[in-house]
Amino acid sequence: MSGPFKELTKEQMAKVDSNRTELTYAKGEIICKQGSFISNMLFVKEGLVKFYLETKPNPTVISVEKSGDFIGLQSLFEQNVFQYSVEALEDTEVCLVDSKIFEELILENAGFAAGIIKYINSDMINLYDRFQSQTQKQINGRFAELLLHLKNNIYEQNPFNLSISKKDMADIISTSKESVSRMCTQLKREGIITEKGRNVNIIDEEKLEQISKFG
Amino acid sequence: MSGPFKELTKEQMAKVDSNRTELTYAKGEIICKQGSFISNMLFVKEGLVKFYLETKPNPTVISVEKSGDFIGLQSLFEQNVFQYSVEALEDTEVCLVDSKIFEELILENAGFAAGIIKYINSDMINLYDRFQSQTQKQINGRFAELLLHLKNNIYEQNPFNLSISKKDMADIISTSKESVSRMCTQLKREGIITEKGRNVNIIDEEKLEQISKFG
DNA sequence: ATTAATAATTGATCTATATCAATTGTTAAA
DNA sequence: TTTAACAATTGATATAGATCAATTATTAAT
Repeated sequence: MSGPFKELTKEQMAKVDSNRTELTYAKGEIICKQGSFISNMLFVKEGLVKFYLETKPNPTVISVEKSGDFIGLQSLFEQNVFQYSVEALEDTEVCLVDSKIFEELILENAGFAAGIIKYINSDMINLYDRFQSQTQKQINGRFAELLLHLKNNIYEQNPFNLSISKKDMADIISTSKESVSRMCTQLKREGIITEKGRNVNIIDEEKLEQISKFG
Repeated sequence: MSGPFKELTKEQMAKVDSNRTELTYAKGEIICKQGSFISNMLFVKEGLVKFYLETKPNPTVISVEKSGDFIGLQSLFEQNVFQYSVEALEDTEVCLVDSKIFEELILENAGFAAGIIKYINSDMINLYDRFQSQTQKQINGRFAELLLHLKNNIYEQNPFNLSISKKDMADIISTSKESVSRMCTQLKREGIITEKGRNVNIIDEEKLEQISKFG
């Protein structure tokens, strides 16, 4: 297991192990719903998930995360409900640990607490980044940024197979699916990417980075 | 002092007291600059400050906070630089505590650690809210929301004197100063607010809330 | 395989809001 | 008090991107 758990003693780790469950969610299933009561902290072991706020007519996507991410940390100690919904974008394995146990561990192991603080802070810093993109960049810049993010951080390979729909991509960068379609067409026309079926290949990364920064 | 500090023992509080300084910043002064090295955690004792990211041509305003807020928590343990800049919007008193001491306190007092986690989480939840506004509402909705926020959370009285400029307001809701002007004119024409000089009076709060929600 | 359902594309139009430009009002400095 | 610097208003224009509508692909179900 990752990060903060390395700080735990053998006994504490045993306590975690005897109070955890694992669940699998199929693509499209809701892992947790904003506003529902929290009884577990969740940890994404495998898969891909989307954090979002329940807004109409479209969701407000906070982040897209793959294995290694916690769900629910923002509700530690104070809030007793989920602050966001999380949906599985691919089949996803989740590990659940009882919230009370989790809070106890923080109170009895300062190193673990520090690890959790680091974790929450890195989520926060990522959100600053996203906040900046959303408020300062226009959609071609945001779309280029998304493609690079998918390649570098999500799929971690260059020609990659999209596991998410154009509508998902539109929601992530807060635009319409039509606009995403148009931008794809344009990038293909300019020879910056190719696309066959769900396979996307970034040909001119330099150019894409330019668009991401200044577009 | 507030929140997390109540968790400290007498000796720990003494440690804080002997390692803290207080500073006063005049309106317009920069309290910390994004990217500069952190050596202290800051706490706003009195005044009004603006958290923002250094973006051109306009700053990306993360939040506006008055007394009772921490500056720098996001850099605990890991990041050694400020993740944002902070500017005094009014004359502001700040209390500084050495970062190392602060981290030591977290490691030796779990209650304090939990308090800090609560604090960071509430910042995060506020940012979700703002993220949602910025990505889902259009500017008349965002402006109405800002006016209500100023009344309810910043000045905490109804006819209130604006200590910030229209340009500041524009930056907060990511629009142009011209648009802010126009929205003011419109709200005045509709009898929802009045404005003489820097004094703003919210006449029809119901209506303003409507605009904030659905505008 | 055929139908049905869903996703993606493309074009045409419309609108919110930025930008530019010209005035006017207000604060600060000489 | 007068000038200078800055902040706010208002109108005119331009444009990014949404929405609507029609068509074509693609996937899933019978």
